Amino acid sequence: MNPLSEQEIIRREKLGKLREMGINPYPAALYPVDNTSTSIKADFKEGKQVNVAGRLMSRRIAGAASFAELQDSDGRIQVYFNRDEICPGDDKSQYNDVYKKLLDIGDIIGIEGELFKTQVGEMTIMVKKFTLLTKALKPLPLPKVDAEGKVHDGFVDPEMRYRQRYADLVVNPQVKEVFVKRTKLFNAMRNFFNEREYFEVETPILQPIPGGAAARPFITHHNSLDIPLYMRIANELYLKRLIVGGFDGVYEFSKNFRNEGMDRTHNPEFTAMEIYVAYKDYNWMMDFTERLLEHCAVAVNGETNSQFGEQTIEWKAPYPRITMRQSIIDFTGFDIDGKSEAELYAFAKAEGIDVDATMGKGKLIDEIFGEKCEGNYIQPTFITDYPKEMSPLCKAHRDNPELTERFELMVCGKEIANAYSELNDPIDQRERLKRKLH
RNA sequence: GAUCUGGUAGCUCAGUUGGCAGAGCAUCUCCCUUUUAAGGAGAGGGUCCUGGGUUCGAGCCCCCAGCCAGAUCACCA
Repeated sequence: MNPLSEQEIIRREKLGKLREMGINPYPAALYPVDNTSTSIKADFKEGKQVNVAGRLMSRRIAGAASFAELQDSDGRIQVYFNRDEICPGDDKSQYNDVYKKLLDIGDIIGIEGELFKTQVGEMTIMVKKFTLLTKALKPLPLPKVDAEGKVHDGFVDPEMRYRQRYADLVVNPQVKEVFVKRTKLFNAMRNFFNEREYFEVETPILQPIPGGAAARPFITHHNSLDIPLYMRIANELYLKRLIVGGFDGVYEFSKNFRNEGMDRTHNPEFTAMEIYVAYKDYNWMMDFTERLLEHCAVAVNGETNSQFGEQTIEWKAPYPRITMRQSIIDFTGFDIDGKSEAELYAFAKAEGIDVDATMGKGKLIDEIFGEKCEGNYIQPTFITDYPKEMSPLCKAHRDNPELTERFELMVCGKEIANAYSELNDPIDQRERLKRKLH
């Protein structure tokens, strides 16, 4: 264990002094919270009695009076500690010793008090009584926001922020918003599916053969069976089996595990949502997808658009549908229709795309699209009708056997969804997978 | 996995030609009864990522080794 810093030693000494005074720094009893920072501001009444709890985030002590900020799960509220209010009798130790000397920024306290507005009009709680609920033993990073809204001493080191997510959440309020929106998004998707009577399921995470995608798996071991098991890379095959078994629509939020390189947009464990519906095709799925996303945008943001970096994305359905062939014509002038592998290779080379002789037609087209087209689609756009070689689990196109009934949805130059008219001809399926192995 | 960039106080960062390790905030002591990046006076706090090399002397130098992170690329989604 690392030696304690000066500040950690001081906080432990304070812990001892609190106990000597008969104050339990980690009391077991519930604290009767009846308001939050937000509820107080929404329904402010001078003189109203409130009980709140939260983390002490800043203090401005001026002798016998002091302002502090309390942060709860909703936000922050200013609190006012006044010696004579807290200690009406002769014993001033609750203010002079406990509050001023033994509390620290980061401690969690409960406050019983009365609402008032300060001379500059800020909504504030006049503290009548406070209770230490949890003593913090480590100093908290302490960003401060000035009058112009500029953050000073921000907690910005990415390593520290990711490894100590709890500290990041305490100190950088916008991080909490990401968590909240993610859950709202998941709830919105569930509601949309459940209203249509699609059925949420859970399928195996430990699989004897990892399938449904092309990625290296994590491997683990089952002791009593003495067999290797793999963490799933996709849930696709199990969902299809449920359709085979007689469910008309099934979906799952699947945590998948892929043993590949990682960066800010690729986590070794990530969540995908997959839904399978019987008797439909990929045209139906495009209609369904754009309605789903519009529904989710409204549920999460209250409007059909959302902000991603500099871009404003409009989620209102419908979205343009462009075939892969047309997309490549649009951005390069080159028509891939009927071209041989050699012609595709020559074109890619001439465009400066990094291709090699091992790539088949499908891979070459994928490279051309990825390099020249994909990044241009900022607003939601369906790209349809992928070459057969790229899509071994997808039905051949009803009008052109060289293509498949597949689409991907592009947003902000990235793929966010992928769907097929699922291949259900078992003999064709076997032939295609066999060909892919060679 | 490759390349580039970085790692100095609890947090954010500066650090000159290689010559006693710095600032703001935080912490500690004192003053201050409506403040708000509160203010005033004083004090303490360091494995300069780790290990090696060069040098009288290294935070600084090394086509040096390692650890960690970020960005870009590869793989993947």
